[in-house]
Amino acid sequence: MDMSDTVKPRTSFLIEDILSIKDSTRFNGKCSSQKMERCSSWEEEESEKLTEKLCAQETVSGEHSGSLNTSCPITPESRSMFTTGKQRRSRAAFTHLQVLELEKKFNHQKYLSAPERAHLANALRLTETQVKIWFQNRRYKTKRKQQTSEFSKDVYRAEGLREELVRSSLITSFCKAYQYRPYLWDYSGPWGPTLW
DNA sequence: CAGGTCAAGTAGTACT
DNA sequence: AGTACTACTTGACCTG
Repeated sequence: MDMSDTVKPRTSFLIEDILSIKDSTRFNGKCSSQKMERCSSWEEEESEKLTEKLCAQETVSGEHSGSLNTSCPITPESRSMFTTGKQRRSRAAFTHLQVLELEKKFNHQKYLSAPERAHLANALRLTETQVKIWFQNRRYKTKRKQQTSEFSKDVYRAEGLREELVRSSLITSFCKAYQYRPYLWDYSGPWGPTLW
């Protein structure tokens, strides 16, 4: 049993999200309502401190000086969201590297044990929950993709069969109707005789 | 702006 | 009781 979710302070999803802003322009610095409920005041403080630190670092280094205003999550709106508790749902975008490593792992194995998950989460600076959810979604996505491809194959087969039936019945009736009027056939088409 | 993508939310189930 | 799972939904964001 993995008790990490309940034992570990749940700051990490915020911190990881904030940490990923350097690579992600999609991050909006917001936190889901359910997750926010679990945030203690200490966690809010810590995440806010960290966010401010990161923003300060970026300002000093000038690394993102051009885009700082847009990429820094500390906006009046987001700041109020850290404090009011009425947050809009977040959609954390993982970095390319994180996704790459997750995909690599997923290709190797579809299910992770708790230690493996913890190790991967640690390596990718994600929470175990994020890794778990990613694998859940990935498995479901794979399954759905497989189902739709099988379905389309079936449809294709059915279509082919139906077309075959339609064509044969059409040809039969057509031949019956036009067996004495061959001039209605057009032999110039690439697939043989067609009716025009 | 509609539609797609995807992380996260929810409900139900199985297992220990 | 608590956890992880699947199946599906939601909501933010991206793209043509």
